[in-house]
Amino acid sequence: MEFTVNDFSLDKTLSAGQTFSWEKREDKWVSFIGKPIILKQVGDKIEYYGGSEDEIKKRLGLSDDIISIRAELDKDDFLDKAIEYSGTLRVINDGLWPATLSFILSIQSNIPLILRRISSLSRTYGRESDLDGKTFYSFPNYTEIKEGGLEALKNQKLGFRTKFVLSAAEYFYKHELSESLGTEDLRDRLLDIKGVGEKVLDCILLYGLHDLSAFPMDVWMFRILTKEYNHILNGAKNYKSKRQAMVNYFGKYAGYAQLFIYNYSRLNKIK
DNA sequence: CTTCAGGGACCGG
DNA sequence: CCGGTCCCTGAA
Repeated sequence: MEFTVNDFSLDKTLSAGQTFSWEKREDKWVSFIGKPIILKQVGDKIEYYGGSEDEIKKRLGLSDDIISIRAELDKDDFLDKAIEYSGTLRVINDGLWPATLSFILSIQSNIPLILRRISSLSRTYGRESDLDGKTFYSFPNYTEIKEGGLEALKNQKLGFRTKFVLSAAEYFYKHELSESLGTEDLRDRLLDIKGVGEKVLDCILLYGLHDLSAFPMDVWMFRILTKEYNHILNGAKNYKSKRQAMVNYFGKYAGYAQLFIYNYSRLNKIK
């Protein structure tokens, strides 16, 4: 099966550091949350195996009105360049649990390390499945992690993140956190999880729930913002006030601005 | 071999 | 608010 896309790069979107639930195998992208999905882009076609067109488009942010979003964000020269460079990316929609685990594991870590951790956790806490003659493990399951306990989890060598991961798994197990909760309620609840602070929360909202107004800021983003948007920050000191300033400036699609800026800056090593 | 930073969070002051 | 500390990994 296949469908057509415009102005979209699957490789760039899935390699941007916004998702850790997709794995590249040869020339295909594989994800296994619930059931395996395999994707391959050929020109303006996305070939897919497993899943439906609708759910794949949702997962990849392909339902977003990207034309309007770009137009709305094109507020200054810097973002104009970022859009020019990164405009074929979409904000991913990984779901609540995958994003929560992924970004807890991202704390003080680089991308290859995060991917390795997910992969390792999948072998212990994921379901095994054979597809097309190859073995896949599903994204780590919070119930398995919770029931496996602390000692087992320590074998994963997650360092100080071990207790964070267990806290998240226990929380999801206990509260059955639903994506149908309002964003405000969810916000407070997620902050109860050890290892989820303001930055990780923003990543969960943006990449897990597709709340396009979320604006995650890491050390890189702070550097860029200080250099390019100091007049917008206008003396804001802590994380929350800086976020407020940037969201006020960029508006309801601030999350897309973050993705474009981050991708553009990082790949061009702009400091 | 040692040193240090990496998409932060937490705790104490 | 600010600064030290946390665990592990890989690069220098």
